[in-house]
Order: sequence, then C-alpha cells, then structure tokens
Amino acid sequence: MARAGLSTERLTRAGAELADEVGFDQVTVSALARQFDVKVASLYSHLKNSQDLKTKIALLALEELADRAAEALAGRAGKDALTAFANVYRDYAREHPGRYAAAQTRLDPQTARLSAGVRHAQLTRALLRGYELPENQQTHAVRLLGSVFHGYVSLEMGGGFSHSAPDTQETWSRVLDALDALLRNWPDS
Amino acid sequence: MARAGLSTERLTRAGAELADEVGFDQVTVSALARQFDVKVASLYSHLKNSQDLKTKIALLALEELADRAAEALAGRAGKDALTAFANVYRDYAREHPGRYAAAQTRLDPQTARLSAGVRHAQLTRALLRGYELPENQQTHAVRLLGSVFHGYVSLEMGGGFSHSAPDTQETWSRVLDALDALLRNWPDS
DNA sequence: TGCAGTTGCCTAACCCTTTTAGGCAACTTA
DNA sequence: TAAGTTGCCTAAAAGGGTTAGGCAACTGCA
Repeated sequence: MARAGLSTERLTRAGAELADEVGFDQVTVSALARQFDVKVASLYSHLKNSQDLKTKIALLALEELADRAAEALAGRAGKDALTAFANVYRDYAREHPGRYAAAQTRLDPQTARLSAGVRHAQLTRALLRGYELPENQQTHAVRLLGSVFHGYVSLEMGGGFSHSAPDTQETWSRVLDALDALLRNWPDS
Repeated sequence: MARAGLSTERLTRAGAELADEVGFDQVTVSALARQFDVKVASLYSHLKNSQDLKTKIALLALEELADRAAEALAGRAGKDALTAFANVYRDYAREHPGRYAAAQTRLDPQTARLSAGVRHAQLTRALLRGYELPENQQTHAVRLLGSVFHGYVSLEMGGGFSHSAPDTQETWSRVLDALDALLRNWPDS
C-alpha cells in the first residue's frame, strides 16, 4: 500500500489548519489521522503524544506571529508602529483563531525559552524606542502592552464585546489612541 | 445502598473545587463521580452532559467574581476604587485558578445574557463614575479596562511574565498608576 | 402504618480518543 | 538485487462520554 508521506512538519501544519477550522481544543490525533486517511497509531512515529502535537502547533503560531510583528515594525515608529504592531495580533487572531488559541497555551519553561515568545518581548521593546520611557519603566510598559493586546483580542474573539453597542473597530481605535497618549505621557513613580 | 445525595448544586461546587485543584480542563464527569464515590452514569440525572457541567462552573465563577467586585467598589471612588476593583480579579485568579479559567470559557449568547457577565460591565461603568469621561467614551474605557485586567491576569498566571526581571507586583502597581493617569487624562477624538 | 408513585443510583452497553507493542511492506543504499 | 531501515499497519488496553433500562430507597398520602 502506498505511503501517505507523513512528517512532523506536515502534521503540525495540518494540525494548525484544523485548529483554525474546528477550534484548537478539537484538534486530536484521531482527527488528524482521519485527514490523512491513515490509522491513528501511525502518527505516533512522528509525534510523541497528543500534547506534543499541541505544543508544536503553539510554537508554529508563535513563530508566525513574531514574523508578522517584525515585518510590521520595520520602518515604523511612534504611533504608526504601535498601530501596526497591535493590528498584527488582532488580525492574526481573526484569520487564525485556532492558531491564536494555540499560542496562548502554557509552555513548560524550557520550551518557552526556546520559543518565539522571547522575540515578542524584544519586538515590544523595540516598539517602545519610539517613545521616551525611562529605562526602569520599560518592562512595565511591555507587560502593559502585552496585557492590552492579548486581553482585548481574546475578549473580542470570545464574544465578550458583542453584546454592547458601539462596534469594536471604533473601540480598537480609541484604545490605540489611549495607549499612544499613555506612552507619551507615562506617569513617574 | 445509601444514596450519595447528589444535586446539580453540589456537583457544580465540587467541580469548581476540583478545577482549582487540578485545572479546569481536568474537570471531567468521571473525576467528579470518583469524588462522590458514585458511578459515572449517576451524574447524568443532574447534568445534561460534560459541557453542561463546565458551563455551570463558569456561571458560578462569574457570580462569585461579580459579588467580590461589587463589594470592592462599595464606598470607594477614583484610584482607590480602580485598585480595589482590579485586585479583585487578580486575587480571585490566584486563589481560584480553575474557577478563573472557567470564567473565560465562551458561553453561548443566551447563557451569556443571563450570566453575571452583564454585572461585570455595569460595575466597570460604575467605577468610571469617579473619572470624568465623556459619555461616548465610556464603553471604550470599559473595554480597555476589561482587556487590561483580563490580559494581565491571564498572562501572569500563564507564566508569561515569569522569565523577565522585575517582579510582577511592581508592574501591577505601575499598570494601575498608568490606567489611573490615563482615565484622568483621556485623549479626545 | 403501609402502599403507590417518584426519584436516585445502578448495571450494561456503545462509541471515541489515547497510547503501546509488534509485524510486514515499501522504500533506500550499496 | 539483497540488506537494512523506515512507515504505516493490526491488535489491544485503558479511560472518558453518553444512553437505556432496572431496582432500591425515599416521598406523600390514605
């Protein structure tokens, strides 16, 4: 019988697509085997286990996000950079909800250190160069920005905003205005 | 044989405790049955299914959170209120990680409308009364605050901050300072 | 107090997912 | 083309989710 041509790489990509289609928590080794028209046990030559698959999808998503973020920051500064950077996260979550969900899963410390998560922090720091924040406030600002972007996107995707009136695009603009104002006028001590 | 005295109420509470102990996604009908020393099928007289259990835990968590938030806001205004309110979320997540995770699960629109989620929005609006924001900016500010609180707490709990240097308590204070400054100085248009 | 009706937990059964062990066929290389 | 390796297979066990149907333990009413 002909071989299906599986590989960790292909399985991870297919898993990511599947996540976007049916939700990250619906991604199972079984579902993936079905996609390739292959028996479940066959995947275990390429994946340690189910958790391994999810971790690999998460790492893929973090890479993609960091790539987009780096691209968005190139040649921009100040509010222009802030907007572009923030939109990367929001757009990615909309285009790839499953991957975005994957990117939020908790990684064990070792995996995290090797992941693109580190690049995200560096990129956020780069974004702050356009604002004149005291050195000792940088980390706080990085964390605040991360919180707002992640929080906003996950509430919006989770339907948390869909019950009240003004549309979310308007709010998103105001939030970016507010963050820009805040960074230009960061309170001391 | 003696009856175990199950009820939807007791199962939900036990499920919430279990979530805090072993993680929300480890909460299964089987695990719950084991806790009560009862056969799995027996729970199905009290729960529609596994999803139903999770939804009930989520609703419980939302109620508890709203209760605490209301309590925290009583008699406070301005930054005092902001701090107390924000700490409710952070402390709840630390004390009850499983319940907090439950509170983030997506509810279907009908359930959401009947949930305490609505109270959370109202309470956040009440918090804003201490700041003089134009009426048409209120919803935007509500959403921003929700994003920051949720985003910060979930990143902190997920270990997202644990790799970099300054401790998170310091950042949390700076974030609250920043939000306070922002609300007192909200950019127009 | 005793019986009828209801409720609560049970057994049995089925399906799906995860994971391991061991086998044969299809590729690769010399 | 034979030897070695790799890839997908079958088989099997364990655990979770869910439904159907049964008997025992409670309830309330005569």
